[in-house]
Amino acid sequence: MIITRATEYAIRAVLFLSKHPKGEIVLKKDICRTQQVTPAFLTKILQPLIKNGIVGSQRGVGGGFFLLKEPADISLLDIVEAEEGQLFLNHCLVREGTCDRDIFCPVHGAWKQVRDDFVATLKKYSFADLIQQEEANLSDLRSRGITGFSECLSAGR
Amino acid sequence: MIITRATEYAIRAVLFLSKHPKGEIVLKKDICRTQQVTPAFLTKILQPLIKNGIVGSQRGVGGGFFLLKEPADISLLDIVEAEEGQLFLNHCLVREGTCDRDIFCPVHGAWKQVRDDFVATLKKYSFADLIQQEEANLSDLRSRGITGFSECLSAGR
DNA sequence: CATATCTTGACCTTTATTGTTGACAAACCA
DNA sequence: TGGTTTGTCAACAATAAAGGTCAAGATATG
Repeated sequence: MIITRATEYAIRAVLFLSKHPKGEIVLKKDICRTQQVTPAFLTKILQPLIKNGIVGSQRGVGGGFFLLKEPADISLLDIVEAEEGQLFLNHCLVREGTCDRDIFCPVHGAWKQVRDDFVATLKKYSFADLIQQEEANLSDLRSRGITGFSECLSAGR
Repeated sequence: MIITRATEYAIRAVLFLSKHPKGEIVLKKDICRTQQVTPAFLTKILQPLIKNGIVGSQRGVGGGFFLLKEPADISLLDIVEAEEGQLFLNHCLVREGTCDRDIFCPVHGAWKQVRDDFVATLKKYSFADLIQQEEANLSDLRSRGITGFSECLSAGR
């Protein structure tokens, strides 16, 4: 049980977009270079985020992608659910009546609780929090004289 | 992201074993019939539980499977980890140094937290709890006159 | 020794993941 | 207008993981 690469790349992409001023259009190329994703795959990955109103897109010269929400209003859960659909953890919870053991099985209730806790935890992490954490990480690294990852953080043009 | 059928069947099997007196040997056939798993697959699924010292086995006539621990001392986490290995949720956490973004990436820390919370939640559910919950479910169903699932609950010989 | 039962490893099928490709649509610019 | 830049979309392909099956072997009982 693991989150997919697609979800992980999507999180990276949104984190990158979050670090740009609101409404600023970011070129796909720049997302790819800094976040280590191929353009074709990133294209595919961004579509669910666009469908879910998290990311906007603009075609043509000067086109690209941008956030439609404030980083504080986007949670890890939003990205995970956009990419992977609603979380269930166990098959029995996918749809009422999927499992004929439902009426007596004590494990169903447990999974329901586990899932609800998990969802609540994911919802707690906003991209505003993540940006702040990244800044803290970087300031710590700089104070220890560690460098060499700047190409992962900005377009560098 | 979902738990596998193997894990789900393993949980069912342990729940079934938990309802038998300690040390009583249960025939594979009986687990299969009541828990709706094929014998070949159940065989495969039980192996990790045996390797992890949760279930014991006995060959020959009168052989079968039995619990090596008290239901109160077995948690959902024990079964999940026996079947699926340690939980990581994200590739970056599998091994220190797997991901070269580790040093600054703020998402790693978030996943670590999410995983720890998830693990803690799973650990809270023991099979003693689950049995108790099942009894509550059954007593509720009986009081409402609902029957017809007894073949799922015991060997019926 | 015959029978019942678990063990092990190899194998197979289906489904999901992780991409790639190519035709297309829209925006911009000269 | 027409070319260039960019995103969109559906189909395809390779690989990995899930979900099983099977047959030969080991062990216990009577």
